[in-house]
Amino acid sequence: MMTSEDYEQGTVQSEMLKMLLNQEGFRLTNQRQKILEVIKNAPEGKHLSAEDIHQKLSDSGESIGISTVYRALHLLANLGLIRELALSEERKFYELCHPFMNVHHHMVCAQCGRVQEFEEASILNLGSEEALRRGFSLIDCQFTVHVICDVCARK
Amino acid sequence: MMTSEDYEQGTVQSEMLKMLLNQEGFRLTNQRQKILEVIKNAPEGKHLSAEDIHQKLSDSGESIGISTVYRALHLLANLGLIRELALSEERKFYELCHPFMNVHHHMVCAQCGRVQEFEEASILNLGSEEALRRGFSLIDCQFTVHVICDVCARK
DNA sequence: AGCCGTACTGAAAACTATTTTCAATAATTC
DNA sequence: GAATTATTGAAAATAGTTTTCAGTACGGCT
Repeated sequence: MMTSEDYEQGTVQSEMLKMLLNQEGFRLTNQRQKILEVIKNAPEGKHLSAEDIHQKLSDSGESIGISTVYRALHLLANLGLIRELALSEERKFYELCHPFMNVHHHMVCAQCGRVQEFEEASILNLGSEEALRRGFSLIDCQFTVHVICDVCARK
Repeated sequence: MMTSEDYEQGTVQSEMLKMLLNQEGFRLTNQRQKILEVIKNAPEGKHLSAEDIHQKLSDSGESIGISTVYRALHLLANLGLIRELALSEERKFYELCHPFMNVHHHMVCAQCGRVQEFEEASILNLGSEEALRRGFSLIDCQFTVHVICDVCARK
């Protein structure tokens, strides 16, 4: 019989993550799993900073060092599992990568910092064409539209 | 008769800059002029960080404090004279704004950081449409394509 | 041209985000 | 299970940027 603990120890997802990591000489640690979990559980369109993730982990009783969080974020981004966003804020944000390639982009209010996502598949094509033309391999396309939102416009 | 000193003191450009600043209660200072000058003189496609600008000023004998550089960059960006770029590097970069709106975008190698510009007018339309749909007013569209460049791909 | 009020400057200190160091720990490999 | 070595966490270090504050200099006014 399978207990819930057995279940926790080897989901299909974590097995695949383990293989992916081991293939490159990395290890699947508890910390990396928990960090990825937090990013997965973030609501659609919500972007988390390293500090946000660290905080959420603390809140749920996990004490993972902030340097471990940063290291895991870099690793997961390099593996293509998460996306690092530079929304012209002071810090970087992270979101889960969608299978294959992200087709959503960000509209950010220069005043209040509010971020909205929007889909626009054609942008990916424009980016990949430009990369191809130069013989470069595409990693990601980030389209960021800076606006003054309606709320801020009314002072 | 007009001496070269008279000429220095009131070019049409600096007069316009002065008016623009005064209109908003700001002042035209030597430092702000020099800083904008450095950005204007940067070669096409070259992006300068605050530190770069500070360095160039030092090199040409101007000793302007780094905090003044940062303050001027924010001011000039707010006035729409320069554009602040978040190319997912650790620091921000600045470039002169082109009359009305910028139609060029950036391709940056995730490995070596090399940046190339490319033109793509349709992207501006996509951004302004999305902004309009939400009733937001457009400030800027930044399209950044992350790649591995040919040089880095060959290890 | 000169005075006044206040925006601006620069040096240093403060701050924020991130990275590095290093001894202890724990995930794979054998 | 033991050996190897990638990983962790706390603290210190670093990098970029912002704030503080006393002194300076623009620009409005006369």
